[in-house]
Amino acid sequence: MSTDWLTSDQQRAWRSYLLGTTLLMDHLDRDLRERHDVSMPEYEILVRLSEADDHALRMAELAHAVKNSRSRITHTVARMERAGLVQRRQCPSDGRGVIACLTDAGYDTLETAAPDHVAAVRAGLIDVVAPEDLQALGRAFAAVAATLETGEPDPVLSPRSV
Amino acid sequence: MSTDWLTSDQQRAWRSYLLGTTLLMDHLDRDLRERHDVSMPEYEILVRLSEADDHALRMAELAHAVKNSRSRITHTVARMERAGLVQRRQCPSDGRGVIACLTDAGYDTLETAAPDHVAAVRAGLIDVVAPEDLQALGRAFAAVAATLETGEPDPVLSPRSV
DNA sequence: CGCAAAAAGTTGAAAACTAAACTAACTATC
DNA sequence: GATAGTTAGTTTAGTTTTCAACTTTTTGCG
Repeated sequence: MSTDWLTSDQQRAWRSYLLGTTLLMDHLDRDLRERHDVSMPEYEILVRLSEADDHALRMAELAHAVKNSRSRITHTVARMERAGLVQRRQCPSDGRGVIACLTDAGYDTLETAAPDHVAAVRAGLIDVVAPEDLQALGRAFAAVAATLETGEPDPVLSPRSV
Repeated sequence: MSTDWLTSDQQRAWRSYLLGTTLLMDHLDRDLRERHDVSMPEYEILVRLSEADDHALRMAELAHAVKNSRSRITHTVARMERAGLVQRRQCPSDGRGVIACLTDAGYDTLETAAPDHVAAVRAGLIDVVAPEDLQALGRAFAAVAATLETGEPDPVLSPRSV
């Protein structure tokens, strides 16, 4: 079967996305590290924990929320624990379970970093894009996520919105 | 100055993007590795080299093209050279220079992988997004890239055809 | 020319990430 | 209530990425 290549419009869009995403993520990560000594993935963990009840989540929930493997969450949380940002506790209802919980220092870090981070997201994305294009972008990636989430089998069967 | 938080629409768009991008890139990388034993970054290097005159580029040009650090390009190209995908040559006009050049095996790998990769890009992005949203997405990231692109204005907005 | 500064690449060690094997605890079934 | 099968999380080893230091060559300039 012969390949269905991208049209030049599609290719232009795809390449702009590849480039723009790389630059944007790179920039945001660097910015967080320089100013607040946290990486993007760490920042996302702080956010998820801060949004959770009691500022605490089971490791697996956390992993799922930020789309990391269990192994990776173990490593990252261990690092963050060493840095004093989170704390690990035994889960009372499940002997295997471990609960990651934001420390005060972790919460402070998030509170300090968040305004700068939001400003960077604005400066790098929100403010340079037309509002309707940003909405389109949101729709587009919601569709992407809907397609790719839920394990994997061929798409089209999972038309849920995120 | 008090923080200018995102509106809920903006936040929704931003989060969809974070999630969708993570899933998409992960998926594409995994797909390339499983089927063709190349990572996304390696694949991009193959693409850039294949588009260059004589299938060859100076290390720094390559680094710039794929937005990698010099160090990273050195390591990655070394790995790819070990795998037989590229070859390194001394640059005749500049004694410090090194030229990375696609081997036949590297070209073959690209030719074999490209249709699968394009199919994956279609299935994961192009085909699940409304055409006008894809155009918007392209515009959006072109703007992002233009904002963040450092150094010289580079012909980023007029990509060559694959 | 001669020499300081800059540029191109590489190196090596440390950090982060991945994958697979592993331990411990829970659940279902008979 | 034993035990096979899952699930949660960690560990270890191997790979990739980053960072800073380094070598070599080129460039700019007095």
